[in-house]
Amino acid sequence: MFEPFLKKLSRHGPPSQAEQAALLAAFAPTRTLQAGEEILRQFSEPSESTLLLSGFCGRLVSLVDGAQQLTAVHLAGDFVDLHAFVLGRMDHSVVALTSCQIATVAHSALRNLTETYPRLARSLWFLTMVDAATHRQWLTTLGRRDALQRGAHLVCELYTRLNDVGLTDGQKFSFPMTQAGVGDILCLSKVHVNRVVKDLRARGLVAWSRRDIEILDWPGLVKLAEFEPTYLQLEPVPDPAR
Amino acid sequence: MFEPFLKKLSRHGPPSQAEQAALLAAFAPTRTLQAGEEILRQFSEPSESTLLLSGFCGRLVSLVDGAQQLTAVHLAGDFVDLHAFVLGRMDHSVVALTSCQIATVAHSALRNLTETYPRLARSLWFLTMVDAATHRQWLTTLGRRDALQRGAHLVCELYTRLNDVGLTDGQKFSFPMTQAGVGDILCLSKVHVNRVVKDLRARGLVAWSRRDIEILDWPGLVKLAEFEPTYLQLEPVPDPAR
DNA sequence: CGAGGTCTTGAAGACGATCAACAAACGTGG
DNA sequence: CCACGTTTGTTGATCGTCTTCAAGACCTCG
Repeated sequence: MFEPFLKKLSRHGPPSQAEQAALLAAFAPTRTLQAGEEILRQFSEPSESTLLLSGFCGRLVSLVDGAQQLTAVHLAGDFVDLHAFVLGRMDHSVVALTSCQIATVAHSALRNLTETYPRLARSLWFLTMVDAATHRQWLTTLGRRDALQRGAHLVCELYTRLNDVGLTDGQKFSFPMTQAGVGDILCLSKVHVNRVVKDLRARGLVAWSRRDIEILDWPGLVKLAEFEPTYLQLEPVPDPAR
Repeated sequence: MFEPFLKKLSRHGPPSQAEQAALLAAFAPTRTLQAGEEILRQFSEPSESTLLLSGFCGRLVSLVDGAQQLTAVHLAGDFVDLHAFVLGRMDHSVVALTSCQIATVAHSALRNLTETYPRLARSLWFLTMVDAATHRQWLTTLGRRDALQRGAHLVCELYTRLNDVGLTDGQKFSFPMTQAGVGDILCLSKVHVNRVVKDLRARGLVAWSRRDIEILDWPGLVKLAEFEPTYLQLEPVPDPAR
């Protein structure tokens, strides 16, 4: 259940047995959340952090006038609000985009762990920095890619990240979000998301049904999206086309 | 010279005398850079990190086709590439936007420091998380604000951050960038930047000459930009464990 | 005082939003 | 298993914002 998380954590140098055991022991029993449930509210000051075990959730910044922007999407194995451990007040909310399974750790426990095991602290820091790098990539996506490229980039990123933690099924993966939800991610109207999906299908790049995405032409997608996965800090991902 | 940095660092709980002395001792002598010089190249694997002492620099993500996007602007006291300390390969370049004064620390020294002083590690981690929160704010700005609001938000953010480290002169501050440069930040063409600046002036919100910005109507700017500075984490964070 | 960079303004065009209507899929209860 | 209501997906038409192209004015610094 914690495998995806441990895999990500190991990327920055595998934790020792003691470190791993101490960390896992600190987690509270898992909970299950419905799609749409709020995990953390903007401006709150949480005393625990949340690890996502299954499903998708997102970070939502709300503006004064009620407009909202998703700033990140998280999947199984992601520490959804580790930054809350070092930051004081939350600058955004965290919401479940699909039904989710989560486990939490008290900040007091994290504090003890990180002061006892400096290398563990560094590994956790690393995870938050990958999030930051992903933010930067999204910034360039919003700034420099048109709607079609954004759609292709999302598919590339999701496939790569899911594949990394073993959550793909060949060239397929499950992505149970509505087109309106995708619009929140890509910052497009739901009407335009529909046209983008239609176009990606028409180009023979993906098969994107209600809840599943299948990669049909990985090189084509990568080229269209100008996908360059350095920012994800993964080991080289095997080419799904072979 | 290090005051702005120390002020930011202290926000997460002031470092002890020993911590502060050890940290400052690790910096190499300062260097001066010209506007346009590259501090770090995308995809490199640096062995030191850079602290900005004066001037402005930015983080630049380059796409395969040569398009570029500024993903962050840094000012005096900002640790420009602290994330390179925990991340492997750089996912972006760092360039001087104006002439800059910098100081560097070897990663090996940082590693020793953070393993000796876990609380110092936490303070540095905090700084990188403020950067991440700022990325999120920019994401919502690109996604949900129109050109005029983006301009107003940039002015609000710059004023607030510069004021925090004592680099404002009353309602004025120095911002020696061309309108084309501002366009790179706001993700607007230089033509449209010009129209935004003109509009902000016409509304009596700012006086924005070649190299200086003066705030004329702060409440008006804040309202237009929907500026909500929680993400900058300028309130001191209570640290119960100290 | 000349030259190159920067700022300013106009006009045309592209991209995506919004509005509106309808079709298809889902799920819930009878 | 079907009926019906709700959510989600699909398509067309119009509109607004920002881009691009083009040209001229203004600095600033050699």
